[in-house]
Amino acid sequence: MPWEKQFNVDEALGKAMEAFWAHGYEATSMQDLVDCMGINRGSLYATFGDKRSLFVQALRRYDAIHRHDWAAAISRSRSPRQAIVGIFEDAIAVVLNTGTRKGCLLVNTALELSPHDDEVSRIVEHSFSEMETFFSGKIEAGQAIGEIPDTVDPTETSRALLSLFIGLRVLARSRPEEALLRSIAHQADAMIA
Amino acid sequence: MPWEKQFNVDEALGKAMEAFWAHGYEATSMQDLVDCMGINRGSLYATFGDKRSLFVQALRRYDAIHRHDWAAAISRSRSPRQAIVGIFEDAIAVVLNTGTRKGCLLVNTALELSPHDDEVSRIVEHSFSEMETFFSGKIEAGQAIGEIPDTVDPTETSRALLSLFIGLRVLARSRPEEALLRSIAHQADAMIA
DNA sequence: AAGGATCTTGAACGTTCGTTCCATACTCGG
DNA sequence: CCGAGTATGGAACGAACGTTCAAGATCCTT
Repeated sequence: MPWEKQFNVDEALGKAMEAFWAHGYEATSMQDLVDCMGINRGSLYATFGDKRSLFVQALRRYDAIHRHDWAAAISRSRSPRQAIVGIFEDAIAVVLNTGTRKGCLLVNTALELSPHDDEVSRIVEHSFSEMETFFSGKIEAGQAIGEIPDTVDPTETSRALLSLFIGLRVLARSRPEEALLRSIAHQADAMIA
Repeated sequence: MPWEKQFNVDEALGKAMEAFWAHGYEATSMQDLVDCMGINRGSLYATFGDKRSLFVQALRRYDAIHRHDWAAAISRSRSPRQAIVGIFEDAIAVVLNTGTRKGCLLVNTALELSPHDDEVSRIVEHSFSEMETFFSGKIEAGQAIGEIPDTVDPTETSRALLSLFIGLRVLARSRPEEALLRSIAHQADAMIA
């Protein structure tokens, strides 16, 4: 009968996710992954398959934690309008508090791999689409309770908020200045006021 | 005395720019560049230096043509407000007409290299900063001739437009759907109406 | 206690990477 | 018309790439 793995699979995948997040797909070598995941080459291939397969698993995990779970958590504790604003504010807070320039793995991947990899493209598209739905759903819910004006078009505005949010993530990685980021969050709020 | 080069340096650099634009820095090999530039390895190194140096030259060239010259051309033929809208519309037109998913080399680079390369980061920051200045300048000019309401804050709005524009470029590369892109341009217009 | 199944380990694979170098082709001033 | 000097073409470099594999270590079942 099998011998249990000596490492935590989820934990190792989390380390891989961080590496891809920080350096991108191409710039992260298998040696980098072996080092940062703390497991052996053989174990890595036996558990996660090849590099691309590992990346896809890391990307799905990122989407689950940093998009799905995050949106769900914010929905639980805030009103519709405050949930929208909160998404922007939280993203900014991470940049300012941690000082990291990792941005968002999904956005990074949208540029690096989406144009050339169909499976990856589908994951990114689905995630972006869900973000859009999150925004439009919140707008409609906010309008239902009178928190957001009826003059706001849920479809058009949710797409603009998605674009604004993606822009924020790009700038957070390339030009992480507080005033700049805050202006963007402020304008997002103005769109639904 | 020297023997003149048998290839056009500007033309070759243009080909390199296209390659980096389409596939990114890491995913473009020197062999790819030798093939697409149509010149020999030796000539390539003698003329442009190493890979990173070639990339920086290609990036500067991209910035000159697709940001500086483009903004200048649009400023010449349109009113301030129409210049802002035109930037968004032109970007969309390129996606829809050519069907390419290259996005914008500066935005692609902001994610792939900016966090890890200071010189590249400075080029990208300068370019983004100039875009911001373009927007705020147009807003003020539009306000001066009564084309844009005085209630619009030039500083805040120009930053939001920059973020919106960057988001558009990301989506153009990962999810090039006409309705989505048009909504973003429409909301950009609404910001200055 | 022994056998078998799985995980671990690290060396090794062939390929591709970015880069260098040299013999050859060529132009132009003397 | 010849020699100085640059561009060209392609072979070759060592390093790093992603991937595979065989041998040893470990635990569970019988």
